[in-house]
Amino acid sequence: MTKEQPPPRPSEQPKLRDVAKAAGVHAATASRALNPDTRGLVNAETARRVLKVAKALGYRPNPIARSLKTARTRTVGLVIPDLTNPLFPPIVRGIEEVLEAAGYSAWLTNTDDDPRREQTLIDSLRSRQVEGLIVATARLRHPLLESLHRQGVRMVLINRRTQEPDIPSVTADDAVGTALAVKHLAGLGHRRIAHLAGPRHTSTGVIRASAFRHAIRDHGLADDPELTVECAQWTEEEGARAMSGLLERGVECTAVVAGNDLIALGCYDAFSRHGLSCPDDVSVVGFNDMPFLDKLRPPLTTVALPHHDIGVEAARMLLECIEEPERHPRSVLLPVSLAVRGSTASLRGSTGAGATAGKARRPRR
Amino acid sequence: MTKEQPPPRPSEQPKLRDVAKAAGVHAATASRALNPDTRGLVNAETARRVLKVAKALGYRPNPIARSLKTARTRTVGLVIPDLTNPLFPPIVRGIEEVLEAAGYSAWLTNTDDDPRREQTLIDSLRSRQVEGLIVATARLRHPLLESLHRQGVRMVLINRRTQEPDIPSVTADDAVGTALAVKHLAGLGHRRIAHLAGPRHTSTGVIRASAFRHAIRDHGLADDPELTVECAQWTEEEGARAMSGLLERGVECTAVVAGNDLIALGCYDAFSRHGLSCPDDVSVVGFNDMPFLDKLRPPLTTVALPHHDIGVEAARMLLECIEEPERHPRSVLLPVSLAVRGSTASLRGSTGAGATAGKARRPRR
DNA sequence: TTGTATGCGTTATCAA
DNA sequence: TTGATAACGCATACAA
Repeated sequence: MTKEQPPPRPSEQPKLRDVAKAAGVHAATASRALNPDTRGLVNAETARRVLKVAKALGYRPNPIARSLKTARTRTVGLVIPDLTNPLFPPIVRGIEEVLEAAGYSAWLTNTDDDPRREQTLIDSLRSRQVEGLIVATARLRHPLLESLHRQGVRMVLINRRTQEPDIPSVTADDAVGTALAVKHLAGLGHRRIAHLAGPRHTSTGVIRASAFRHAIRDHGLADDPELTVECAQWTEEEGARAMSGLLERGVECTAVVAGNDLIALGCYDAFSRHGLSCPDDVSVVGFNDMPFLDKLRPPLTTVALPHHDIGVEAARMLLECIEEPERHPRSVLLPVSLAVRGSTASLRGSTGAGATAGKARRPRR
Repeated sequence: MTKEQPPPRPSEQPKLRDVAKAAGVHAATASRALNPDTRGLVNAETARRVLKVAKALGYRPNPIARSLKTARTRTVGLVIPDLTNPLFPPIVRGIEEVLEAAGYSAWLTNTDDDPRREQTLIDSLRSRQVEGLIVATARLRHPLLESLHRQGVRMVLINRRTQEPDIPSVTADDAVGTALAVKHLAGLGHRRIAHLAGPRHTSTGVIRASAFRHAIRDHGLADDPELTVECAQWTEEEGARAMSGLLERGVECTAVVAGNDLIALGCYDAFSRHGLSCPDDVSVVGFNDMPFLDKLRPPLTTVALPHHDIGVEAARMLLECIEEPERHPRSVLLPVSLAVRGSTASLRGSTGAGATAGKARRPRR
């Protein structure tokens, strides 16, 4: 009486019984022969025969049946905000590379950073019996994750560290990255460096902003609160808004450390609107090293994150949590590097962008 | 005796029997009550009670067990070359959007366009009992897909049309896109337009090249075989190589239709190497409208494909194939548009890039 | 070393 | 309208 009855394709696939019958043994024996872990229990000759028959018939064990029996799915859930954010594809590939080699597969879900979708999607993943979760969430506070963790759900966080230290995480070393950016600019002679910070409710936003203050002090540069502006979102629009605000308030600065590459792109927009030239008037450093940044004019200097490795490490760590649950959870910080390109240049006696905004040296057409 | 024995988390999840027991009915009744399709078979009052209990207990049906029984997984396989190609994320999101709404999920696999991986991964997907495949392969000849199709594997092709017309496919209208590009350039006064074609073993490569010839003739432009060059790959390097070759052979042209955006980026490189300026000396049109192309200098004029819609249509079509197998397979061509930006400009009496190569008007520093 | 029996959680068939 | 029962394909405790 079910409405839709799409003819469940006759699963012409041979099943264990077919292999067993063809090999002249019982299904249980075939099962043991086929499974590397139990192959030792079976006569070597018999095992060889079973294996040969299985290959000849093109037998592939049905993972559904196997999962039902073993209560293991060899499946994990990937929870990311948005696959079209170029940050994530390389991470996902790194993850899948490791999972595939280990015989695992992943369900991929996009939350759009919407807490309700997160809840729903994670529920759905759990009901699909995933053995673990890799979660990329920007938000700093995250009751859902904490609750899941307390329930014993195995998970690894990427791209965000949590306040409770006992959820394993894999992140790029944002602090070092920020320090690298500031050091680079300081080395070029910049003394008044601005920071367009990411949202303060995000882990990376907070960490980078804090690292920025530290680096500024370490280098003895201008430690002016006005030089740090928070962007409400990690977007080009917000970057442009923040940068324009800085310029319009007349805050002097000759260089900017942007919270991420999109914010840096927003700076480009603001400069062009205010008739400033990068890097002649202002230098900019981005964060993330998105693809094609080297094609911009000027090519963007940015902190390069090991995206692929983040995925690799996260997957390895999750597999470890799954297969050796007694091991201590740990958090890994991956090294970053600075991709120096055309958006940063040495200071040439300029009085700074703030002072020159509006009366630019090189007005655009 | 199995080696690894990761404590199969005690599945604290309530199961159907728990719900049934708590509702004071038999499991079969609970099952019928819970399933919208069979709910009519059960007393309305009983059904309500079961539903309430299920919600109270937080019951989630186990899709593994259900799949084993019903031989339906509500699962499809996505086979794409490489997720880090910015073409694919929006397509994937479009697909997942539709699948999610229909209660399906997708396994995502990256083939790196390696036939052996394709074979392996598709095998793996099939053994996971996917009900259909969405396949993005560039290659024109594809025995594997043809064989799968003959075996009755439900699938939809994207990004490539097959020679046998009976495999359903969803593609952007490459021919119209190419024509749009040529028309745009012709309208700007260009008469000698080159085409840096994609590899001839790819569907899009061939279709775009052929559409290019047609468009050239339709507009009565220079129909010179020298003006078409094949790139061995869809890469920036190949694009640069092809464009440089054209310039070094002294082939006159004032505009280029690139096979895709990466090839167009290669043109930028070649121009800069040869001291040419785009669009002053040569105009370029790309294909695909990758992200951030508008940030290039000059911003790239390109044929914009409805990536998200391609995914949406492909998923819809696959679901149709699965749920109404008797329906005729069809192929859909999605409309494209031209994103006009800064890399194309009207011809200004130039004698063309070929003639000026090497003695550029605006040498770079 | 192999076979027998059982059960994983669900749905479908049959009988009541 | 509901309950009993079997079965999906496999793995495993137990017996032989």
